[in-house]
Formats: sequence, C-alpha cells, structure tokens
Amino acid sequence: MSQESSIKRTHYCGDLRLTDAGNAAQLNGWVKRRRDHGGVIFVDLRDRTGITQVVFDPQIDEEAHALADAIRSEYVLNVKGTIREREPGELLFQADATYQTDLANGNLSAAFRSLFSDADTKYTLSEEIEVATRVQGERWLLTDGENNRTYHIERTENGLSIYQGTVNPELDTGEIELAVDTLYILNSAQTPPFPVEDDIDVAEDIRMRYRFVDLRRPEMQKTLAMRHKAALAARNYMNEQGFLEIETPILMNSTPEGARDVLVPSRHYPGRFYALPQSPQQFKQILMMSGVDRYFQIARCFRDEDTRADRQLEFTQLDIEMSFAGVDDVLEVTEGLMKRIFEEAGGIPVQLPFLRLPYHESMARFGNDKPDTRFGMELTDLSDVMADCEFQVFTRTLESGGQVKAIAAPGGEAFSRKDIDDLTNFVATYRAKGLAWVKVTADGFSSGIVKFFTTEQLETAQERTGAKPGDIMFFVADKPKVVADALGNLRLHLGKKLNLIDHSRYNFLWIVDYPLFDWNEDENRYEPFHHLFTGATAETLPLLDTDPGKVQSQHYDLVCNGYEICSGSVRIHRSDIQQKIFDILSITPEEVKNRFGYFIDALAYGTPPHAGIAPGLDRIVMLMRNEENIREVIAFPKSQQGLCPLTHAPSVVTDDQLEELSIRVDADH
RNA sequence: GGGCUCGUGGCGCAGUUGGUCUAGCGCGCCUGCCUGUCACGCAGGAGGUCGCGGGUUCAAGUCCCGUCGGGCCCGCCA
Repeated sequence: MSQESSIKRTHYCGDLRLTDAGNAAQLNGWVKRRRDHGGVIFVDLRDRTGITQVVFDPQIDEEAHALADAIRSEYVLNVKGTIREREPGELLFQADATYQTDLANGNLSAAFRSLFSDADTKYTLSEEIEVATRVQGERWLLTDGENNRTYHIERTENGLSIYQGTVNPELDTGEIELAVDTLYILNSAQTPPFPVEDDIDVAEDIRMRYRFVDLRRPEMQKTLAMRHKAALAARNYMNEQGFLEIETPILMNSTPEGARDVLVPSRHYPGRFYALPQSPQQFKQILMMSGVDRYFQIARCFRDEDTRADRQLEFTQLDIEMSFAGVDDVLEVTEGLMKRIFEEAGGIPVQLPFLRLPYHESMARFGNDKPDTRFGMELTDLSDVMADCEFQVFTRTLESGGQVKAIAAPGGEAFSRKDIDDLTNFVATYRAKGLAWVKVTADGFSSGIVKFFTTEQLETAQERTGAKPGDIMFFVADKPKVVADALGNLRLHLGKKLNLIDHSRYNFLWIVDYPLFDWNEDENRYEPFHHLFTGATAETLPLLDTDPGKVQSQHYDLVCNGYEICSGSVRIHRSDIQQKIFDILSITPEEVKNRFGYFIDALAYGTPPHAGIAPGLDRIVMLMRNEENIREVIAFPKSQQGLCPLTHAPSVVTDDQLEELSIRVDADH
C-alpha cells in the first residue's frame, strides 16, 4: 500500500455516531490529549470538525499500542480501526426491575434517584437527566448533564445493573470510540506554547506569534467557517440579484482625499507610486459608466491609518454598485443581503425592513452616528432650562453658543466619589472640561451643585432624562461636538459597565439625511462630509449655489449594535453638478484635471444614474461571532502598529531592490 | 503625534516601603508506575539573562531615564 492511500481517511473526527458502531474507520487528526493508563492509552484526536476518542489497547493490536507510547500533544496521526460503542465501566449497584418504568418514561422516581446517592454521594443525580433507550427493555444510557456523568443500565436476571458510564456527554462523538489496530504517526510536534482548546487565557501576542496553533482551536475554526459562509451567502445572493462579480486593480492611483494611502513604488517611473485602494470607489463608478449595470466584489481595501479594536490596516468590503438606482433600491438590496448573511452564516434571524434614523436625530439622541440602540440612556437637551440657572459653568457656556445636555444612569446614586472621578476623567479624553452630576434620591436631589438650581429646573431635568430615585444625572456643558462626544461615549461606557446591553440582540438601523458638506473652521472652507462623488437630494440641490451647508446628501450608513457595518450613497452622475462640487470645495480646474481628469471625461460619455454601498465583512463577522475585536475574525491580522506578528512584515529590503526603485531611505526621519 | 496600561521558566500569575529572592505558585513539560480515562491518578524531576540598555545605591525583579514589543483610547480613519 502506498503511503498516500494508507493515510486516506474515511471520516472526519466529528462525524462518527453510535449508528456507525461495528464499522471500520480511518481518521486523520491532531492529538489533543493523551491519557496513558499503562495498559490502555486514550487519545483525543482532533480535526476541524470535532474530536473522537481513539483507544490503543495491546489486546487489539500490540504494535499500535507500543507505538502510541511516543505520542504527544499535537502529533499528527492517521489511525485505522473499528468504531465501537463505549462499554459499561465498573458495576455500581443493582436495582429492582420495577424501576424499568422510570427509565421508560424518562422521569426518575425519588426512590430510584436515592439509590444513586446511596451508592456514593458523588453519583447524586441532578435535575438535568436524560434517558436514552439503547435496546428496548434491555439497555439504557442515563446522562446527568449537570454533573457530566453517564450511567449504563442493563436488565439482568436479578433486575437492573447500574454501571459507571464511559460515554462522554460533552462530545458529539461521545457515545463511540475508535479501537485502533493501525497507527501511523505522520508527524511529531514540539510542545505547543499554549493548549489547543477554547477558553484559554493567553496573551494575544503569543497567540498571534503561533497563529497556526491558535487557529486549530475550535472557536477559531468556527470563526473561519462562519466567515467563509458569510462570503458564500453574499456571493450567492448577489448573483441571484443579477450582480456581476468583477475584479478591479489593486495597484491604482493615489488620491490625497480621505485616509493615507498605502504606496507602492514604480520601478519604471522613478519617483512615482501606485496606491493600494482605500476602496474601489472610482472603478466601481467607471463600471456603471461601462454599462455593467450591477457590480459587486469581495474587495480588499487598505487605509494607512492607526488601528482600533474594530479597525485594521487592510480589511474586506462587499463592494456593491448599481445603475438606475436610488436610495430605496440600494437599501432594499442591502437589507436582503444582511438578512441572507446573518441568517445563513450566523443563524441569526433578521426582521425587515430596518428602521431609518436621520443623522441629526442620531447625533442629538446618542451623540454619534452609529448608535447602539440596545439600551436607552439617551441624551437630552437642557439648554433652554439651564439658561437662567445660577450655575455659571452652564450659563457662560450657553451664552457663548454651547449646549447643556444630560443622561441618567440607572442605579447611579450608589456611585462613589471615586467612581464619579473616574467618569470625569473618562469624559475628559473627549475634551469635556467637567462632568456635573446630581443624584436623585428618595428625598430629593443631592449634589454639591444643587444650590445653583431651582427645584423646577432639576425636576425638568429629571423628567427629560427619565431619572428615577436611585439614579444619577450627568451633565456636560460645552460646544455641541464636545457634548455629543463626551455624553455619547459616557452613555456607551455606562451601558457596558451597568450591564444594560442584551448581547443576544441585533439592532439594525439606517442612518440617513447626512449633510453633504462639513465646515472646516480651521481652514475656513467646506469639505465633503463623506466623499467628492456623493449626490445631493433633489430638494436641497438648489442650495448648492446659495447655502451649501444646508445641502442634504443621499448618503446612508447601516449601523448594528454601535458599529457602522455598511456605508454608501447615490453618486453624482452629471458632470455639471460634479463640477459645482469641485468649485464649492475650491479644487482648481488644474487639480481636477490632474487627479480626476479621466473620471470627469468618463462622466461626460453617458453615465447612468447610479448608487452603491459597501458592507464591511470583518465587522459583520465580528458581530455574528459576538467578538469585540476585529483581529478575532481575521486569519492573519496585523498588530496595532501594523506589524505582522507571524512574518514580521514590513521588512527591510536590500540596497539593490531600493536602487532599482530609485529610492533612498532616510532612516533618521 | 499624544495619554493610559502590560512585559518575571513554555503558558497564566505572585513577589509589601529596595535587603532569607540562592525568585515562589498553578498548569504544562520530562522520567517511572498504572487496563476505562476523558482537567485520569500516583511518585520523582528538569526548566528563569525578571523584555532590552543605561543610571542611582553597600544592595535593584522592585527606584529613575531611555528603548523595544503587546493592548485600549485621543488625534487620524472622505
């Protein structure tokens, strides 16, 4: 027999069940654990589907048993043998045959139960009992799920015999084992740096350095499989909806807008660089101009900005664009896509359609445009009430055009001085100068600043924030942006800290009606709120000439549980309007020609109205897996500083390589 | 660019105001014994430049400065 055919498996390690007992099987896998009892050796063999216990017994095969002595964790094995039902262990006690009826209806009488605890207190049965009939009227398997024990029960001449069980209720394959007659040790392994099992407590950098070991863990395999299923569900859905998957260049033009580009030097053109795409934005619009009608791509995107827990230097978007489409068309397709992905890949039911929330309302109620709506504690404006209070911190802020807003934290009356100091430091990171607070007690209001307010003012605050006795109200007075940042983040912080979030919920929400421009105070000019090609609503389009700040865009974001998971817009398809945008943003005709010349030309050759969106695959998988870190759902992520912990990229290159690229490195810079 | 935080055998951690620290514990690892375990058990054993460099001191895991690496955040991310 050739080596190749000898290691061919008949099943995966998660496949075998009691119904397979008696058959031959051959498995490949890694050794999770070896238990050597001197005479008999048990090995838990693992592959990506699960674990099967394999047994080496000298009475089955002396040679295999002798070989198994050398097996250690993470050795790679091929084992061949017979699948067998796990046999009863030690006889524990005998019982009267009449207890058969208990077993038949699966409901054990107190008398029968007490026989177990009488035999030994460690056999005391919990409420979590399951009875499986193996042979009608003859053999049963009793599982105590809570205590993780099983019992074999057999009908004998004298009544019932209760044996210690050898079934492992924790394993899907726990009712069988493979009695090995032939063992091939395909490879040995060094002792792994950490055990290959779930719920390990290991520093992330260690896991990343040994990612090939880390990814063997069942939870990680589950993530990889779910990510695959999500991409597959997306492909199938987009195909069914008539979209063509088209690849766009990875080496493209650098555009100074937006994020920093990742640059690639050109060998043929010294001093010139390709940029990796931040998104295939321009190409997908070109595809609409090209008559593709409906395009999608599972596209890798690159943005050379500092990372966060939910951001990575390179990430994956389900890039989508469609012609002759408006806002509702894109939202409808996207909703169907989300439903398909979450239900098919994540097993998470999704209700359609999603709610739509205007941008300004989201900012007002939650302090950001990606609200986590799984809990309340919304921001409430008290500027009108506080305008004539005695607290100068509030009144001065209001006089200079600021706001006073508040939230109420349930149970916050119990917060200590230190708790509140910590929260004050927390909001300080968002540039809030202070955090005013008033506790609502059974006898009224309590705080050092109560004296500055009338009872009526505090009662209005209580009413608007919804604070009840036992709660605390937090106030921030500052410029609107600071108030939103500080209170919005405080809300999230307290929501987590006070356990107000139901982690089984998925709250999808469209954010719509964004402004088209943002006023940049430092540079005294408008800049695009999203990007240069975002279209305006028909109603506000005339304001482009008179009051650009009031123009509303046709941009939309899809938010779920506080994460932005999709972002898109209806695009500008008329060159005259595109030109107007350039004018408002003070982009000179020369700049336009240099940077977008090809794009403007293309616009003029018959561009259909079109719109698109880009769901972020990484964040979607992160949500479905209930992870808070994007690195958990990327097979080989980079560290916060952009290093690959496995390959150590980026690396130094040879002088010859630099020479070819006409590049000189100033290492001191 | 900035703030906070972590770095001690393979892994997770302890190590008080600098002085029995000749650095301790659990897991893992190695050897031996053990035929029904599944976190097997029992007995014995090995394994540490305290991230790195410098400084203060009679004395540094401990204090100071710098540096490298991990994480969270601000800025940044159209």
